[in-house]
Amino acid sequence: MTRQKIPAAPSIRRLPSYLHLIRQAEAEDCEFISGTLIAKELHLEPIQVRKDLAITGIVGKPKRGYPVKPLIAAIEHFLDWDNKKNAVIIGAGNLATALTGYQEFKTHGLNFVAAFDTSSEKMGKNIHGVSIYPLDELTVRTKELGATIAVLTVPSTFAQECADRIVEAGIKAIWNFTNRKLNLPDDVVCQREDLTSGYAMLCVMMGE
Amino acid sequence: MTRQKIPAAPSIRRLPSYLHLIRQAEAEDCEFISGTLIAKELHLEPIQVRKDLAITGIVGKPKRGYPVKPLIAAIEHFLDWDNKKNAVIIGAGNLATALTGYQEFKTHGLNFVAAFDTSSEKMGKNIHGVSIYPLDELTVRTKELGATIAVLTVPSTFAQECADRIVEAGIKAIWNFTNRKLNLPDDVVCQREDLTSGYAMLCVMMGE
DNA sequence: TAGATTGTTAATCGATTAACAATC
DNA sequence: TAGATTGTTAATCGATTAACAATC
Repeated sequence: MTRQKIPAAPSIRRLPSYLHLIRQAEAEDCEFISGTLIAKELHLEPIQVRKDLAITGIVGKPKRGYPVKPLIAAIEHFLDWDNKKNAVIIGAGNLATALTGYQEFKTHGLNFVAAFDTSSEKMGKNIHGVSIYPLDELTVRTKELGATIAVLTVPSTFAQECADRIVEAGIKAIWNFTNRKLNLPDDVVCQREDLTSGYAMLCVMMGE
Repeated sequence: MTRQKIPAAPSIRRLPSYLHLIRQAEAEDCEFISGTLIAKELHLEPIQVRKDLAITGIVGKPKRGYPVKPLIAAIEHFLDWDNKKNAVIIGAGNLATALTGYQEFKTHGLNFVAAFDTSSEKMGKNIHGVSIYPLDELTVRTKELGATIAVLTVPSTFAQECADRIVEAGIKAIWNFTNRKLNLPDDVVCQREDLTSGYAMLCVMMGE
């Protein structure tokens, strides 16, 4: 059984921000970058940055900081972003169009190979070059294209139904943009991006 | 100074899921709903649900559970979802279209009153009925329409620049969908939805 | 060398979970 | 009444922060 509780989850969530900053340093031909600097830029504590970077296995140099190129490699390897992953996207609406259009995902190994929808008008069309197919073809196309990730962007009411089809197609990782908790087998991992959670946070912060 | 660290943040993030489930119970004319049931549905511990609901001030009845209608009211009031809030959306692209199309936000008090973009082709058009204006009109329109929230959906490279304009327009709450940390005055609150963080989590989970 | 920065070890803080009396 | 469920108080767990020796 794949455990859904990931150790050091908050650290993992911060790594992409570090990576972005470190890539900027690389573009400016810096050979080293210090945790102190990263912390200042992102308004974090230096000790937190050092602890977070430590999970990638990188070792820094006192007084200099971390070597930029090896640090980038270490973060990308830790996140498995140096490996290409094929993804299908279920629901070819505006959110799907936004996601397939993010070039950043591609540079981090995420490759959209097909989109699926039930609306007959969309068939034969594409979103940012990703062809749209009928949902019924999900299993066949998944095998054919070697997809290992499913991105779920359908209306919430169809979330579970689509999740079942995704599981049926043999996909073991779901990126769930609906606000529904999915019932899934233990060997399928799921990352939920719940926008209503974020909105709730914003509302509470506004009242402080 | 508004503190950005919110106590009980994880609890707040879970409340919307509870609310959704409790609304379903209401639709089925249940008078009470137990924390035990909510926990089972969402794969959480009952004690966690009880603790979370306690922050809303609701009091349950032993053996029965929580009274559904007062519980809904308590959660909505705690999240300030019983108050209408006007929002502008900066960047009228696919993500903006997706967000303005979510009916759920409207039922939670979020009312999009205007969209802003710099592309001249988009002027005079609308997304889900929300008119698109030139970014230069942000300050004027914000005052005119009484907007208190800005939703930022522009490409990352323009994030800080747009944030500065949002601050200039007098808006004190930003829902930031770019992957950039924004530099903001202390009295402006910001909720960041970092999709690359979520993707990082999914990647690490896949490797377990 | 002097001093900034690292990595380690310990302390603190906050969130989750456990135990259990109260109660409808 | 008996038993399921609540709310409180305490224990555990994990993440953040602090202190500081090591070092380039």
